[in-house]
Amino acid sequence: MRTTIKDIANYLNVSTTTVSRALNDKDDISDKMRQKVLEVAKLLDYKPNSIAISLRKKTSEKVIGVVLPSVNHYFFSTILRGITTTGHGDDYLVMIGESNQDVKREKEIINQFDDHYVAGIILVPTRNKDSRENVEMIGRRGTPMILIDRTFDDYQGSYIQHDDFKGAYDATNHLISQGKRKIAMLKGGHDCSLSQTRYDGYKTALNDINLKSNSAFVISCTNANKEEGYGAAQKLFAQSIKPDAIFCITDQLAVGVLEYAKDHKISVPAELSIVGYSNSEIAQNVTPKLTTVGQDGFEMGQLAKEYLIEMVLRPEVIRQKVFSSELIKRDSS
Amino acid sequence: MRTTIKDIANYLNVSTTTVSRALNDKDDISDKMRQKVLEVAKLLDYKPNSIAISLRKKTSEKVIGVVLPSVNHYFFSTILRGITTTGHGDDYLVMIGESNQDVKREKEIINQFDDHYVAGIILVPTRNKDSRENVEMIGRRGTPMILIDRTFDDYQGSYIQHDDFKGAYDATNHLISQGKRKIAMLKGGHDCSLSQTRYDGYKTALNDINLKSNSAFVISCTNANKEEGYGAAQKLFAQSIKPDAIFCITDQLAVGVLEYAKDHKISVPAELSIVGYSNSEIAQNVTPKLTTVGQDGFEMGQLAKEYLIEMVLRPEVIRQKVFSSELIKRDSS
DNA sequence: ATCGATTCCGTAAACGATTAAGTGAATGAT
DNA sequence: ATCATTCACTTAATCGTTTACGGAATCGAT
Repeated sequence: MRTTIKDIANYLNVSTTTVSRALNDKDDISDKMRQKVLEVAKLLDYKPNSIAISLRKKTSEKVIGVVLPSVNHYFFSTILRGITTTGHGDDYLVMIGESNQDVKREKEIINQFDDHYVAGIILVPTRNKDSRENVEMIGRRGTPMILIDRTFDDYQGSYIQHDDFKGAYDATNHLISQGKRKIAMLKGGHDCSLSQTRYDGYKTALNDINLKSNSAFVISCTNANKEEGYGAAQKLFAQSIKPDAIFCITDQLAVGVLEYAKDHKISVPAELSIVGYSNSEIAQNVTPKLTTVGQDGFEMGQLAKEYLIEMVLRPEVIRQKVFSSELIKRDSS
Repeated sequence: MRTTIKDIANYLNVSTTTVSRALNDKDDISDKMRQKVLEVAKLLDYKPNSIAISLRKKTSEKVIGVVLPSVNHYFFSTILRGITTTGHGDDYLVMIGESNQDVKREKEIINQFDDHYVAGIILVPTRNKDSRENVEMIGRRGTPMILIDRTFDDYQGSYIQHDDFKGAYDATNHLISQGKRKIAMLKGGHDCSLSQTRYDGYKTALNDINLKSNSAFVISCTNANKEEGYGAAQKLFAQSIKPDAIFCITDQLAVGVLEYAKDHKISVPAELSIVGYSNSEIAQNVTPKLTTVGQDGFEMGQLAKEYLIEMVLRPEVIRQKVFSSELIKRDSS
């Protein structure tokens, strides 16, 4: 049996109230008694019962919930690592749920978190706009929450984001500076705001040198994986005007394009430059190494946790941060 | 305010006991009353309070704890995905902790899980043998637990493993069948039993054709990452007798070797064959694509959860399973 | 000496559920 | 008609804490 405050109280012949007060460093208790309690607590190896505390306080002070589209995805799992890494030995516990880009599943997870009184939630919303409703649901309940990676128009809450516009702009501009002019883009699904922002960055970079974006050069890839990248490259190269560069919204897409290029003896980057997004593990391991836009998931995760803890302690605070993008030039461009 | 059983009880003018019995499908209650309670529960949108139940029952029936060396690692995060993926809409919640291969951190996490009354623990122990003490600590507490990936000598509890001996044996044998005879191995640290097992497989394959393993051809790489792979290759090729094949205990090591080969114009697989381990995402994206030993993390994770749930329901069961290995032949050998 | 304020501690209720024990009414057996 | 059994429900304790409230003792001021 684990020691409870009752055991300590009995040992000292005092009430549990006194013990509780001593352990929680409250007033209304003498220093002498406080000392005695602390000694006995150590002696009996007392550990507070988190569940009982949660029930009484109606919040699991030291538990945060994290919901990710996938734990298997390099960028997301890096965020998770940022969150779970204990900075200075803090003792937060993290619950994890995978939405799989499914809004309904996302809602289920959030409700489960709620059941368990999580102190706060770190959420990477699905690509679907309806995730907004889930976000608002959390808001109504008053649970502190911080969004990572995606947000919504006019979103007033806390978030941590990456500068997608600048990332895409820099990437496109980089291709332009390499002398490329027929620059295609592989974007995401239509309801993905993040993809839209990157698309805007791409268009703006083209406009800045008076190049109109050619709609035949822009392909939507809903899953944004390697296979779609391969397929999109196929489509692009089936047209009469062929691109001399492709900016891809994910590294996976870029790897798919790269594979297509290899299969069809298109030399990279001479004939075709390729730029990906996220600086995944693969980006530096494919040949040629992929030029990509870096997103520091670890740092984003760490900061999200920091912010969230602030928000738990002081519910009125709102934190917003946009990480600047960083173009990592490698061999594919 | 959320509805509690008290609200339902008041609504119907009955005691909370009756409500509890109805909701939990117990005896000692009339069908008519059971129906009424269920209706009102639905009407008032009742959701049980998991925390209160945990406190009373002294176990968080629907929460499992997972501790991984790293959530960022492809194989481990695939296991995690297997665990979090809800098969038939089960409502288990998972708490996650990262040991970072640190036995002390592992212990902290386990203790935190314990604080929260987790119903069971899925553990991928650190490489360090001392993890055994943590495992035994959980055992003494009686918390159901299942080990994945690594176990210990004479371990009597539940585990899910991969057939490391066969994996290494097959990989080595494959290299032999390609005509290679100077086969080096990059293994892990000395206290890593998993590495030892793979080493045994390697040695046995060599012995079977009367080749003695050459100690100069076996290099220990404690972190087993890309950089160490590169360094180990450097060492091997600095020797007078150079290997014509290298079997690596991780894909990361293999990628490092591959990079060395590229930098030094050693043709793969003609001059040097390379085999990795784990079938990570990189394995199929490097050029040439990496031959590797497949480990189905997803399936292992799923099964671990299934087993664990069985164990939670019936504490006397012990489940042990060794997944057979699968050599995935690609272009690096 | 008397009164109010302060200090230090205890009593008991509460958080939301489960469950052992008890009770009154209906039922059945003889 | 009488007694035992079963049925259907309630009372109250419990899990391990926190906390509003109350009260005795001490202190200082007048």
